[in-house]
Amino acid sequence: MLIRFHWLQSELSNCICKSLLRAKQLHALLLRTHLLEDPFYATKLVRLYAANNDIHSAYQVFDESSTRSVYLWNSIIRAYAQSSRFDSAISLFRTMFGADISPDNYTYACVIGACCDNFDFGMLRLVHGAAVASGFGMDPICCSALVAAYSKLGFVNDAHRVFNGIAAPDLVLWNSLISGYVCSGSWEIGMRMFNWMRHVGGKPDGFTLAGLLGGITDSSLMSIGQGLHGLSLKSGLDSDSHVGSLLVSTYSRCKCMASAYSVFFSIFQPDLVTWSALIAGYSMSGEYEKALFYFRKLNKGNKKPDSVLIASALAAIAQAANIGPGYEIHGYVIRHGFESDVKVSSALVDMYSKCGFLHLGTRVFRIMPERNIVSYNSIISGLGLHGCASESFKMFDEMLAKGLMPDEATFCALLCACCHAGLVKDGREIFHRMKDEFHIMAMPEHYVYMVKLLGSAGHLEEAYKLVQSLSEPVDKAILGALLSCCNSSGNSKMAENVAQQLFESNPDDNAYSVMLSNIYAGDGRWDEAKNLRDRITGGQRKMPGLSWTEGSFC
DNA sequence: GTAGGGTTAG
Repeated sequence: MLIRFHWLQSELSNCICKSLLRAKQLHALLLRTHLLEDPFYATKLVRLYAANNDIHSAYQVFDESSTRSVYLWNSIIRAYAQSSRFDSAISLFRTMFGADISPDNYTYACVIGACCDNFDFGMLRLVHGAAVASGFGMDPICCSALVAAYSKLGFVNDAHRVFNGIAAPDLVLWNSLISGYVCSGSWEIGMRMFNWMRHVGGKPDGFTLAGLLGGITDSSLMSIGQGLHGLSLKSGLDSDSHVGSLLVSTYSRCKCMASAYSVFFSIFQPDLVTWSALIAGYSMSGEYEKALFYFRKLNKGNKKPDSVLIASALAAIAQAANIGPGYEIHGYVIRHGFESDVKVSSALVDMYSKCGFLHLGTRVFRIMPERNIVSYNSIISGLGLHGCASESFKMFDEMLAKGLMPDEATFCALLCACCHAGLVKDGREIFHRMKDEFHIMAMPEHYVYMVKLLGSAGHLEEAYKLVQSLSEPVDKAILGALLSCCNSSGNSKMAENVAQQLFESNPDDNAYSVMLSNIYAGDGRWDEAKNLRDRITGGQRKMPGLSWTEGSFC
């Protein structure tokens, strides 16, 4: 009999990989043997049903149990919370107060998490109060949930206050606080907390590193990312597959593809997300051939790409403007039933139009079963790229009529359409509507389109004024666009001003110093040209990109 | 004699 118990226990514990059918078989067996009267088995079964998304059966097991342990209560509350049935989770929690059993620290942790997932700050405060009243105000399990919940809802100061109440915080509490600061945008404070933790003798684990790596959003922070990578090697955390995967995506995000690849290569069996990070990284860095190479390589193995991966592979193809592999993937999409996926279909629309096959993109768009803002943005931008501005305006109106809210990308697409068709008046109007009617802040991309539109239609002064109205430092893409407009309309005085501005706002980028020095030389102002050159080269006469030597052009 | 809290990428 004892052997059978062991077998049952392990069967019930490996619930993630078991099917619903297996759950029902075990349920029947437990009923026959009267083992369900033991709350231990009832708890296991509730968890098994919950893992297989059968919340109804889970509740039935709970409901029919005569003796309910705190484990059983917690399991059913967690089952409701994790399937986003927050009201049911909370009302069960309330019922618990009337029952003959009291919530424990795990109950509170679970309900706190539910309040957070439901963005219910008011309820979070109430539950926090109840937890303190029940004596869990300094319990590490309850408090780590509080720290995470407060910071996720944007109240990182409250999170820190909870943390401060604990005399000897454990690693989980530190991790919650660090990632709390990082995900609310205070990356430096997160780093400070991390250093403090190490100072008081805390040893980071995979979660600590994951929290910090999430804050490395662009290549300017890459050296810190590399430091964290070094730390993971030193602490032996690189064998944690999550850490490896996060390093791949961090390096990919910063376009450090050689490093991304070397980490990827060291992972034993990379999962889909890791593959996808690598492929998207190559695609974003302009290495489209490699992106496709790894997409094909993934296909040859036993892993099957999902919708997100297909969409990012299609984005790589769109950038490469190479229709061949695009057809290949479209075939794959049809064979595997991904057509109904709105992400995939929108990526197909975008891919076809960027490869020059607008009619194919339009066809995909027309037969899409579901359309969202991304699909409309794809078709609006596709039409715009092919010079069909009026059709793209029509699509915009259709989108509004459907009640969809435009976003930044919609206006990029519309302004791009105006640029391609040279529609200055429409462009101005769209730019104003974006800000006034839809309350969307103009991003550098929008200004770039406006500058190109105005500059190429002979309204250089207006473009210049628009850029000068921006607060410093002005994004270099905007200034770059303005500079090329100045150059093509032969306005050398204005070009010099803009180059000067580019140089001043990017003092560390030698490309701008070289450019300005060339401009001075072209104007015959050799002293100024030389001064600037010597400042960057430290007296050396040669510098890549420099188009002059002492007193003459090369 | 048994079990649960924090994190996670494209």
